[in-house]
Amino acid sequence: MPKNCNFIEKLREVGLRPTKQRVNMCEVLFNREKTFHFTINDLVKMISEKMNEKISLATVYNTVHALEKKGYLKEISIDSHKSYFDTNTLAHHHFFDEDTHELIDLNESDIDKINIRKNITGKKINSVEVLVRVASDNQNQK
Amino acid sequence: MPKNCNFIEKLREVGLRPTKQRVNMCEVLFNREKTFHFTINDLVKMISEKMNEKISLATVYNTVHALEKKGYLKEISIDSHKSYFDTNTLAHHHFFDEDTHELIDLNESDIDKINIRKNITGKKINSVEVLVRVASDNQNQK
DNA sequence: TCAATAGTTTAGAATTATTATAATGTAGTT
DNA sequence: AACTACATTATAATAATTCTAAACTATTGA
Ligand SMILES: [Mn+2]
Ligand SMILES: [Mn+2]
Ligand SMILES: [Zn+2]
Ligand SMILES: [Zn+2]
Repeated sequence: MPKNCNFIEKLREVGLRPTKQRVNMCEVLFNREKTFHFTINDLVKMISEKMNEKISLATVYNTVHALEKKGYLKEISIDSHKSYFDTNTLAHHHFFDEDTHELIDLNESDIDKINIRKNITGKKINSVEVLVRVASDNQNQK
Repeated sequence: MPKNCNFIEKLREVGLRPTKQRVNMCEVLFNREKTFHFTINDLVKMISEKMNEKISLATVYNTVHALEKKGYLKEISIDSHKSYFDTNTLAHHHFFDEDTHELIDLNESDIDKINIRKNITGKKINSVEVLVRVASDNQNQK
């Protein structure tokens, strides 16, 4: 989804009814310069603030999954205890800051192309993703 | 922990009391030819079968985390909905079979060394791990 | 040897993330 | 406007994990 588009149209195109909640969610998610990473709770807060009224948690879950199914969002597995989503749905790699729990995209130029030499019979590779865990570099530690 | 060792000694060495539950858990985990991947529920079943009596879930969680803290187990993040652990605590990469939800180690020879060219000021890299998602290759799909 | 102590196990309750339910509401169509 | 299909909501249910506090046990050292 390009930025600044009419989300009413966009939602219709993918067969999702453009309800008030969905249009607001799309604006929060896609009407911005850069892609970003979020948790469901982040998103609930952002949408509620934008709408100036509460949105139900269930709606946010439902709509996130609807957008994910349509290919507009991607789930990122980093932490077994919480789901992170990404508005950047292209294949890409991440830094995960273990101090702040923030995700940062790696640029293509930051890493060489990865070549997997093994293949498992009857199985095809769906994705190859790298997770680089970083944490504050306190040189004052034993 | 090498295989076939005396886990009573091993546990003492790392400062964990060698209780019946822990010794049995260690035998299930480490007294085998190859390292393996498991979920907490897998492990509860395996230990209960070995001991021929039930072991409390809380004990398994506690002990897994104790062993993890001592560096004998590693948690693997693949799926935000369940924790996987690995008795192979060395840095290594994985295949994840999306059909069976099985984890398989990649050998060193299966992939080139990964070089991260970006660095984040004040942060050091803790790990660089690759996850290769695979699924059955049905060429008979539209 | 055995009591004191510190650490461990346990059942069950609590917490958290997520999903299901079912009643109510709304968008799209005629 | 009326009909219908789909969406939203509050709330309940579920599942993974952690907490609690009482009972238990390994270790120590008198
Ligand atoms: Mn999910
Ligand atoms: Mn964990
Ligand atoms: Zn990303
Ligand atoms: Zn592994």
